[in-house]
Amino acid sequence: MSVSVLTVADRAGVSVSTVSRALRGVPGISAVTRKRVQEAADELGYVVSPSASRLATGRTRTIAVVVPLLSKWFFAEVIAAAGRVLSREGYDVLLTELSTPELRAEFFGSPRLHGRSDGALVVALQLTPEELATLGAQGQAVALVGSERAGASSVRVEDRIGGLAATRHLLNLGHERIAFLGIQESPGSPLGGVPPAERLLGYRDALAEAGLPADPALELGVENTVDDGVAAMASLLTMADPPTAVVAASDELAFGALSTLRGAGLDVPADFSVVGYDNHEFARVVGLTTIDHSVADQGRLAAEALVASLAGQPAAVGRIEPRLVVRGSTAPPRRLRVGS
Amino acid sequence: MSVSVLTVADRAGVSVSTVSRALRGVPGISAVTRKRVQEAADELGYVVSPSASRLATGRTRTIAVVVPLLSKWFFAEVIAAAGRVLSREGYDVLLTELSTPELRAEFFGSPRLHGRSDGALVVALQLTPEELATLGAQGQAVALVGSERAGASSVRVEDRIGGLAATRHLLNLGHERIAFLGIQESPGSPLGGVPPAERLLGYRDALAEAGLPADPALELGVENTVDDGVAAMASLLTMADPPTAVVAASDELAFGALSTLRGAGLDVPADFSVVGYDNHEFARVVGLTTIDHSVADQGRLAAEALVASLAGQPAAVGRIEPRLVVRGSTAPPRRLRVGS
DNA sequence: CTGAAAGCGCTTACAG
DNA sequence: CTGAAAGCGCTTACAG
Repeated sequence: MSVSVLTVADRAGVSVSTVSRALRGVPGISAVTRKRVQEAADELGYVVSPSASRLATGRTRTIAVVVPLLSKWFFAEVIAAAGRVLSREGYDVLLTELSTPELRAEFFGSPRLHGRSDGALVVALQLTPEELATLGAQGQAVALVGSERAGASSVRVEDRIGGLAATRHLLNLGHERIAFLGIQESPGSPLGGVPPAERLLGYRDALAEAGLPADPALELGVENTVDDGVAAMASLLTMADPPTAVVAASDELAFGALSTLRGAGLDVPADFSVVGYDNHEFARVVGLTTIDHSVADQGRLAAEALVASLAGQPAAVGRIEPRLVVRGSTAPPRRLRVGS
Repeated sequence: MSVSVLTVADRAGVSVSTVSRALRGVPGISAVTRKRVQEAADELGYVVSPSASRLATGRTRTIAVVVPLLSKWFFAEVIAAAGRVLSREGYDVLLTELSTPELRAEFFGSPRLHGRSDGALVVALQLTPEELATLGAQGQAVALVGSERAGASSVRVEDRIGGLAATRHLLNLGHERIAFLGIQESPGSPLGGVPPAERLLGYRDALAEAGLPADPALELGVENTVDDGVAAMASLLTMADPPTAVVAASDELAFGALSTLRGAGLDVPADFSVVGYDNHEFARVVGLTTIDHSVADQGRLAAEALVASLAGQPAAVGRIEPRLVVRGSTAPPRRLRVGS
């Protein structure tokens, strides 16, 4: 039925060892033999059995990509970019979505990757030391996107610089009351753990730099959804002394904020300025000024680091410098323009 | 090093055959033996080797999910839903993105799934007979989302009904010049093949039903991106006798249309009505009236059909009936309200 | 440069 | 209900 190394060997008139070596391109095979084997394999339509090969070598040439949520643009984008390099390098991609605390507990509670993958590319999850150890115990090389851990490769996004750049931009335009719309996932959220507060720190840095006081009332923390952005912006507008601009920690939050502002009859950027964070595919069409942090590159770099570490290289950490993308959602505050 | 069935067998004082049977829960093992084996396995932290098991059984318990593009909401949503049922059923998910014609040709040009998966869940790709045959030759069960083929399971979305419902809604509001913004992928697009024109047919049905002539000038076909929606809407507005409403074949196109309308200083829905198609996660926040076609259900049903057919059931086709979701982007045409 | 043989870790008729 | 043995299809020291 299925053609195996033996079939090819018979046809080529060599041993199975030679077939195996010839087909994998290992050195130490005469060119003529190699050619003969290759031809026999082609004629028979032979294709190696992954299971057998994996069993014999102990390596799977598969990478598990672990994400909290598939349906968010950010994750899909990271996976896509990572997948492209992995498949180019000959790795299969095993997809795992850990969308609930239960799934997460289950996943890390048993050696679910054992024998299934050689490495895990973990996106956004803030792994506990135990979770990381579990991965190691299963013989997985690890690469992280959105967090850093000793012993694992990772790609580090300089979010503090991003937060700084976003806020400085507003400051330069003349804004003095600037709110920060941060991400604060609830314990039950798939993201779990503590999300990086660096964007907030960058925001504070910029304020301090400008000699402006940090007003805690202007620092909000909500879940990373458009809906929460809507609600948070609404609450900002009801303040006695409302801000004239907001730095959102994600574009989704910014989209929500824009929606609220429009609904309130306010003009963006004439009445209110908004800066997002992500450079989401929809940011351009909405004209959102935002911070680009090379989402696809994050996936690409993590995948490359993982491949390298499976090739024996030491764990590496890539760096990404966010940059401001100015579009139409930011302008000087009305007060200034009126006065001019 | 690694604990195998043999280790467990020794510890439990039984043979490896018994270990194998006990652990897999096959009948014909005494309860007491089963318990003893289970305990031994637990104590040793034994976990079966997938490669060995796959090699021995010839089944991989893996499903390949094949999509044209990962980073579009629709695909991510389908994958997520499919993945949830697959992983619940004990299947691994092998992810394959065929984002270019080259990748597609390569994928179908060689038995890339051979021995890697038991089935393929193919999303949106319009498979040629050869491509479908290639999958079959690799022993893959097939389930399709967004197309139908003899011998394969599929989930059929009644898009003609969706197109009809969208257009009727506008007709009922009093619109008489309604444009259709359709999807027409270029040959180089990852979607390839001919996309279903059913939404357009439904649009025409509704017009005919209302005794309105179909005006070819009002039927546009562009690529399914926000940008193309922007451009198409702009061209509609420059017509000598412009429409008062548009049915877009996707929410992304609708988003683009909304953006153009807003940019032109037109009020939606006062000056112009827009109906989308998808019920994209952002449709609600933008207040877009649209057609919901249960995107997650499409993934879920396809996965269930695939699992069933791997369990020996015949290929099945699921059906999804799209339904109108009325939000704020549609209203009677201005002419009517002015006149009243 | 090539081959014979052991081994990877399971599953499954076949016997009993 | 349980076990001995063959087989799944590769890879890789070990010899030559």
